[in-house]
Amino acid sequence: MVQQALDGFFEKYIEKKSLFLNKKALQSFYSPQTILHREPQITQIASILAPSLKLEKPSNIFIYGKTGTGKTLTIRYVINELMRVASEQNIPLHLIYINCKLKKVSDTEYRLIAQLVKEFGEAIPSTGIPTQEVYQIFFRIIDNKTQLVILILDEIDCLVEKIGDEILYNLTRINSDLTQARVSLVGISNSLFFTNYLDPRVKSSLGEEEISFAPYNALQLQDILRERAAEAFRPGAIEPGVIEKCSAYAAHDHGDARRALELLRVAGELAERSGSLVVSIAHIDEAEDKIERDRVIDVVKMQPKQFQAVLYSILSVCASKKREIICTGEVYDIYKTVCMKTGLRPLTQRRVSDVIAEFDLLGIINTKVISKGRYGRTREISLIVPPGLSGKIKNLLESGLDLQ
DNA sequence: CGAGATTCATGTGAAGTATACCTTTAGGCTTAA
DNA sequence: AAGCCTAAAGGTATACTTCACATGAATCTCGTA
Repeated sequence: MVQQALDGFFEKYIEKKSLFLNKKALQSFYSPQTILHREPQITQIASILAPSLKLEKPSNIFIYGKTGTGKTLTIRYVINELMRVASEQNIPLHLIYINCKLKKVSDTEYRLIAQLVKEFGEAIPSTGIPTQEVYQIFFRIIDNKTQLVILILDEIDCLVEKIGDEILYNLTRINSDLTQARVSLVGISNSLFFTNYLDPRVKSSLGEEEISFAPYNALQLQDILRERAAEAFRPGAIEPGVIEKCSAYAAHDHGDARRALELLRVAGELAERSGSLVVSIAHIDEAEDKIERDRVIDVVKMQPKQFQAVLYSILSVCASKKREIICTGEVYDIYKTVCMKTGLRPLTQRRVSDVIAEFDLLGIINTKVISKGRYGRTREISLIVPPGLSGKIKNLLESGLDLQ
């Protein structure tokens, strides 16, 4: 029976023409030949960074704009060009790009500096040496020859939210301790109000030049999608209206091009898997669901056990109370029983409070600290994920935690 | 009736602890002269 | 005596705990109209 079920499946699979020509063109780290609608920013950044080719220290730059407005793409493009020229002319220019959001890579001061050192090819142990020492090592490596270092810190707002702006202060002042080398900072932030939380000294030195990226509007998104789609898909693989719908979705959601591209890619994958010859509008809707689902599930899966247990407790309380908003005390009570069941050592309420705050940062839940007068003070927790998905996450956590 | 005191349930900061990991150092063993 | 390996010692970052105090509006208390 099995043979029959599979009869010719793989043959057909090979014969069937793929909808994609080059799927890479839709992936987030793909650098297209041309960057549409970002000419002003490109020239602006280029002109600020250009002095580096004469070994003059360029101004620090602060770049801000919502997600998917092409910040990373643009800076990467300028950097690549800069590096190309620099290496042709033998100019000692060193560029480092670090994404501060990546957990376990750069979510503390120590780890960030260690990561910087690693970029220069020297290993730093995960523990054992003082943070100050790591700074020293970093200085030494940079300062051992005349060179210019451009340090790009992506998602810098995450960093500051977690560990404060002291590290930025140190980095902006690094030049006064260097004799040969020079360091320029490029900070990239998603949040427009990010600088308000900064120490004024950091703010002024980081923001010597500020560049903002406005969200793409629907028409610009369409241009971008068309260009990428032409590269990624076989001609005629996309039904008319699909691009428009994709861009409309994304434009609605603060002009996020990354999201629009992802939407198109996932829609394409779904279409292909279902055996359809074209990508239709229905696939877009399907993709919309899938993306959100995958994002949340990925994040949840990556969490440590204790975090999962807390999240599970939150979901349980939400499900049983039939209420949108719940508070910390309820969660902690359930959490303790969850720990009993799974044999996990329960954390203190103090710690759980921090864990919940971290989930807030991750965008899995919304929290708000409120005072309920006579009835104390608590953190109101509400879920962001749609109810259907929360059930699914709950099941996932159940199996992950060996519940029942 | 209204101003101020009280109260609750938890937020939050600081300091201390446990753990895992790193480097250095001391001691013991082997090896070569 | 020199070289090498191993174990102990001493140091660090991080995750977590403990302790103590802060919060802030609903509710209570009590003086006053």
